[in-house]
Amino acid sequence: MRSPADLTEAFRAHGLKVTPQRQLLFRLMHGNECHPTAESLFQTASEQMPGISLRTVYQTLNDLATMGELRSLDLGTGAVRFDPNIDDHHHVVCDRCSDVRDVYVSGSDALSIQGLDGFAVSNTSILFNGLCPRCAADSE
Amino acid sequence: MRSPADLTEAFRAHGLKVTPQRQLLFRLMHGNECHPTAESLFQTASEQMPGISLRTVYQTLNDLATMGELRSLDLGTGAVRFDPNIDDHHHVVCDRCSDVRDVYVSGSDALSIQGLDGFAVSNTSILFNGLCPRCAADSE
DNA sequence: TGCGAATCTGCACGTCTTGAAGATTGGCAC
DNA sequence: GTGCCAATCTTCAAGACGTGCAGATTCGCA
Repeated sequence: MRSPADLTEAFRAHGLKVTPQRQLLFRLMHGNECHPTAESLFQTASEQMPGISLRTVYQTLNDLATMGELRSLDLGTGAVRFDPNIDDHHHVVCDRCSDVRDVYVSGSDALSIQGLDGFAVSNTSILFNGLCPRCAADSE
Repeated sequence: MRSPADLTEAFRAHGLKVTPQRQLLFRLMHGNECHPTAESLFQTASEQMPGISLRTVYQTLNDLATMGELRSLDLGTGAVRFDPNIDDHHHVVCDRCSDVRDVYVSGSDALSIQGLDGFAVSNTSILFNGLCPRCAADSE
C-alpha cells in the first residue's frame, strides 16, 4: 500500500474525497504488519478520533482493497483481516492466538498439480496453520 | 470418510447413538464430491426426511469432522463446506459460482519458505481461485 | 418392556458485515 | 471567502452464518 500522502493524491485524482477519517486509516494501515481486523482497527482509530464509526472503517478498507492498495484476507479466524503488503506472499496463522505473519514462498512453479482441469486460476494462496512460538512454548 | 455401515458401527462403538437423521447424513455425505454447505445438505436431507432440523445437520457434520471422518473447509465462500475426502489434497474455487473441486498437489517439499520462524506448522492448505470452465466460457 | 442418557427440534442469541436514510462536509466555481 | 452539491459519515437495522439452551423425543441396554 502506498504512503498516506500518495493515497491522498490518488483519492483526489479518482474524484474521491479525502476526509480526516480516511487519512487516519491511511496512517494506521501504512506499514502495518499486524493484519488487523476492521474491528481492531476501529478500536485503535477510536482512540485518536472518538466518534469514528465502524461502518466507515469497513467502507474505507473495502475501498482500499478494491483499489488494490491492500488485500483483504479470509484466514478462517472469523473476521476478515486487512494487509497493506501487496507483494506476492502468503500467511501463517496461530490456531491459538490468531497471530498472523507473512510468509514468502518460492519454487511453486515446480509443483505438480492435478485437478485444475479447465479452471482459469487467477490467484493461489497458501495458508499455514499451527502454533506461534509463544503459544508453542506455553503449551509445553 | 468411511461407509455408512462402518460409521454406524463406529458411532455405536464410541457410545454414540445411531439415529435415522445421522444415517441419512452418512449416506448423503458418503462419496459426495460437491463440497456442500450445511444449508445445502439440509435442503437435500429435507427432501428425504421432512422435519429434520438444520441444527442437527450442523451438529452431525461437526461430530463427523471432530471424529476425523470428514474435513470442514473455510474457502472464503461465506459458509463452511464439508468434504468427505480426507486424503491430503487442496481445492480450487470458482469466484463466480463457488463451485469447488479437489486438487492434488505434489512436490511441495521442494518449496523454499521464508517467514515461518518458530511456528510449529500443523497444516498447510493451498487454495486456488479463478473461474470454472463453465463460468470462464460464459464470460467470453 | 422400561429407563436413562443421548439426541432432536425450535428458538433465540452472538458475531461479522452490509444496506439505507438523514446529517455533515470536502472541494470546486465564483 | 462563500455557497453549493455530491460524496461521505454516522446511526440503526437487517441479513447471513453458526451455536447455546430447554424441553420433547428416542435409542440402546438391562
